[in-house]
Amino acid sequence: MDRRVRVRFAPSPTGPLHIGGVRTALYNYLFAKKHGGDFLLRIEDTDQNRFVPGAEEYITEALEWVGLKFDEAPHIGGPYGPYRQSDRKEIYRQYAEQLLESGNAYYAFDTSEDLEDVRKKAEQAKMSWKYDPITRQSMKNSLTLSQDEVQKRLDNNEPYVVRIKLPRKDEVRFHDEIRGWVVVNTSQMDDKVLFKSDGMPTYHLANIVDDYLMKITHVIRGEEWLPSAPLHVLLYRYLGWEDVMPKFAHLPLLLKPEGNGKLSKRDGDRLGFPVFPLEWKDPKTGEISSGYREAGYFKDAVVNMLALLGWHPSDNRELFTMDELVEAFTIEKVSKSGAKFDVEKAKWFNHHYLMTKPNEELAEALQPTLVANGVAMTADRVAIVCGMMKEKVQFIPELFTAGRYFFFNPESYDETVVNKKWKDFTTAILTDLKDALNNLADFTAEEIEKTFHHVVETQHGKKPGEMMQTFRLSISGVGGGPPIFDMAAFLGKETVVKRMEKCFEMVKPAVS
RNA sequence: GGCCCGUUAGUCUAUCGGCUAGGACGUAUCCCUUUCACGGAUGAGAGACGGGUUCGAUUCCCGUACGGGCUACCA
Repeated sequence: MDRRVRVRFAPSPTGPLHIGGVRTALYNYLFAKKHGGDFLLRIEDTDQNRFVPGAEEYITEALEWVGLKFDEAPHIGGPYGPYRQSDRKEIYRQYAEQLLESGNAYYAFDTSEDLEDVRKKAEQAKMSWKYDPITRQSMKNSLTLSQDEVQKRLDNNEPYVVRIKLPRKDEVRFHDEIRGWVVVNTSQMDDKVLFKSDGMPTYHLANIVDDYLMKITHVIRGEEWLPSAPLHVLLYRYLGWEDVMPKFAHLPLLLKPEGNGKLSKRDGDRLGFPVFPLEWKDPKTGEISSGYREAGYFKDAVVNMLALLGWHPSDNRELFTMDELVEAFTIEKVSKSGAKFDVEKAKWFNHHYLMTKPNEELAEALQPTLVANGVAMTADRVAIVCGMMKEKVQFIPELFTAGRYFFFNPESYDETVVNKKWKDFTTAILTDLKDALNNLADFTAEEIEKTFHHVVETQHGKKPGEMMQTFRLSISGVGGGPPIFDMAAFLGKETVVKRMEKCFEMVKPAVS
């Protein structure tokens, strides 16, 4: 029986999605599209305590930004909705009851204080404690209490949870598409809560019910879910859905570049690079965490970089558009081990994509930076600047910071260049050059170059190399940049002459 | 602690028993460029360790070490 491929990305709206979550979503998307299937978003907000306002909007905006389009989602709708678990509250109870009736689950009346107590006692005895086939015999639940007692408590609306009733010793095995067969014995597991006293299901129940109802065929999620996968397999079995149980693929985690541990939301900006796709302002603290988008990353660079962090095609290709990724992606080629995030590689990708962008597009993207810095320049002129600068920078805003001299007169002059190149004869020659340039009818790169050679070589008998950098310095204030004659032509005669005069005032020749 | 997963250069990775271990980022040197970059060339740099299996192990098995995850009425 071949089913249409359907995958879901199921985040919990407890804050901004971090970049590892974006990768999980990306792999789901690639897999779905590769197989002509559906990609859905399901918001898992069963924990009302952890709800963060704005988080869901952030998630959809972030995924839209990187170019992942959902076929079904809370904000889009679809035939299997609603897609927000809090809106599906009524659905879950009947499945908890089904499990209760079939004897695969039971009521438990232990309060959180009760549980805390037994855990503390166990801890003092240096033992670990879990709610399992042995310990449940001494707890307050429908397995130990009389039927009347249970009914009485239920009738009195006493708070209760529903827990799965695990077999004492049973091997649960399932095939992971990335890791192969995984075997866990139920003796290592515990009777997880499926239905909470607040009337909401836990992740485990909601997840299985929704995946079943939404006809999910492949569960592609982070490795942190691997330990609870056996529980999920058991739930499919107890609910009688084993024949349509999705295939599992547990993705390796994204690790911090330094130190230990997986990349987490709390890493914020400490690491020196964004961990979030979009800038996020914490609604409680007002704290702002930077995002890839705001930091000047291109979405295609982010996608390309993310795709290669834990996945690799069999050939050595590294540059992929989204469509090419869809074409090339296979779950089998996802690696098993965690990947440390590498900022340098991320920058390289960005640089690569920046260089390949059309100048006009760069100019448009640079506009906000220019406005923020009080620069008013026509779009076509900005595009020319971008063309001259793009191979030298990695991020859009750097087109401005590294090419500041295109927009403002220099206020200082690179001292190392001055000390090294500014000789006693320099001012005199550059003054002659300035005057000659001032007399130019056509202020084009070619004419400027011709004039330069005439003044420097013919009139003063110097080598071009002796004057080139000081000429550049007198116009831009720095020692590097685009071809100087093009730059001068772009700036125009008036600006060039003024800037040179200003330079002569400011720069004192090094004592030789 | 217990359970699960993993382990090729600083980082991401290729290799489905034959390897002089390939590529990319980064790094070093050189070329191009009268600058900076881009581009090109070259170099340094890896199979955690110990046992097996095999004619032959990076590749298969076991153990150890190390790393990671999970161990909530959170997802």
